[in-house]
Amino acid sequence: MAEQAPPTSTVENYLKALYVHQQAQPDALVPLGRLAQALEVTPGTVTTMVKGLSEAGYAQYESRRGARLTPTGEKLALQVLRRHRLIELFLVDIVGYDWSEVHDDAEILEHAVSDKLLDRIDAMLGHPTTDPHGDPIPKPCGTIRKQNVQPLVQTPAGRHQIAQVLDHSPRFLDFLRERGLVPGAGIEVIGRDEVAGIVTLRVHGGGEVIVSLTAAGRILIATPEEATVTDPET
Amino acid sequence: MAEQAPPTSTVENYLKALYVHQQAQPDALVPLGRLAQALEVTPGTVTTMVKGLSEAGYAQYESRRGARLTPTGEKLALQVLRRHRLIELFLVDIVGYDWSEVHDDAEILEHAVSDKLLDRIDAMLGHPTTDPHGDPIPKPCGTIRKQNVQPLVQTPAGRHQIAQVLDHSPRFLDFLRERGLVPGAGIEVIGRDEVAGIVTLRVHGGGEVIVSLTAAGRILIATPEEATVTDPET
DNA sequence: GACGACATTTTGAGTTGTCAAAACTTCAAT
DNA sequence: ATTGAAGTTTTGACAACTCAAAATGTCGTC
Repeated sequence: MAEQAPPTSTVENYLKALYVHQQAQPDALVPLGRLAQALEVTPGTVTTMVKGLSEAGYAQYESRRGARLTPTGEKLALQVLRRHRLIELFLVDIVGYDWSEVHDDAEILEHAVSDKLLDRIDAMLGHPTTDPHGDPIPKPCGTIRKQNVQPLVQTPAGRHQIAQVLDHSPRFLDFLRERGLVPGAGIEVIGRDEVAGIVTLRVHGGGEVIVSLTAAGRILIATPEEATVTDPET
Repeated sequence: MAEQAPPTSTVENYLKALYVHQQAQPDALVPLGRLAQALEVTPGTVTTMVKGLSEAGYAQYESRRGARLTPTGEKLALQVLRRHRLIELFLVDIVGYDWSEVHDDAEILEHAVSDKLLDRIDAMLGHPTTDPHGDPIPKPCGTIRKQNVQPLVQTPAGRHQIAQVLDHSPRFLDFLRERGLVPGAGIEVIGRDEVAGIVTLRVHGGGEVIVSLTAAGRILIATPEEATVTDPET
């Protein structure tokens, strides 16, 4: 019955990285080498740490195969994600940051903001459900809304609305902002040319924009219904 | 020419504590035992750390006598203090905290807020010169305005203005707030009774308040002129 | 000057997180 | 089966910070 110390910010980062990589391929173990890359530490370090996470009950570790989060670990990861995304939105809406510059600050503040302050921020923002990039903000209880979206690259011609942007690099975000391609913006998909490898679209109240198929894969479009889904086994 | 790593938050805290204790008795060495109390660590730990601060050029350490900040250390301490106080004001003015609850959050955030964010906060607040308790906010260059103040307990009868509050305990601050005794408030000192050990005063637009001489020692009153003083030897 | 009381320093040890480099699987391909 | 490439784990080490408890220094007093 050892008293559980609050997780360190390092642990929170491992959990977050584990969560993100797990999303890409649910119910596959995350190889530790991939984590090492994501966290910018050596593989040996990850092995050591993940064993610790496993002992602490946050992850399930299979030697030489990889790791996945336990329900406890996933809940914690989602709380960190909630912090991160609320802080990003706070920096944009209240402090006046551009959406391309929030990441680094949020990455640090997510480990420093108290629950009390997070609640105030949440209230100031009107209990938002998505961050500046359109990523869903987990609820305090560890529930995350699964958005009904599809990549722009797969979207048929016609009128649509941008829901989310997957590439958070400043350059890409600056490009999008300059053209009004932000979550919530209405657009009309004009056509896709597989040979040229481009998608052409018109922005509501803006001009025509041409992006590569690759770029179009990093822009998500809202599709009809949305539903709230609780995490499995939590 | 070893590349100087940025100071850890632990180092920042030692520097801050050193600065505060140094203020009480300038040009006296701060005994390490006192630091140990303030930082809530054992004396041995402080000895080790202060030796490190000395090696890093932040402090001057005389064995068994105590330590004081070097100009470099003092500048750093003032930057930490600047962070702390700007964050406190931000939490009160922007986020809606009460002045009695800002301390703990600021204590953590002062080590997490980037220079960029601090600049934005400073601008949002209109480059303020004092925090919610009336403490002066150091300038970015490491200059601090020396306020012209005197303890309420020494203030003659008559009309005055509250400048600063030294006791930051929530209970004391709640007491003051309920009675309107906040920095900037106008008051009239009615009298001091040495035998009873009390000071009687009336708050502008408020009622009469009686406080002990002790409490009156923790409330500072603005006196005529103020001057900006740069730190010596910086 | 010797003695205590008290503060400070030393010593030995532990925790967390990290690395470099050697040792070790695993697995596909021969 | 054997081999080699690639990924993973182990080992030994280190830096920062901390503690407990023993050793040491300082100072005022008798």
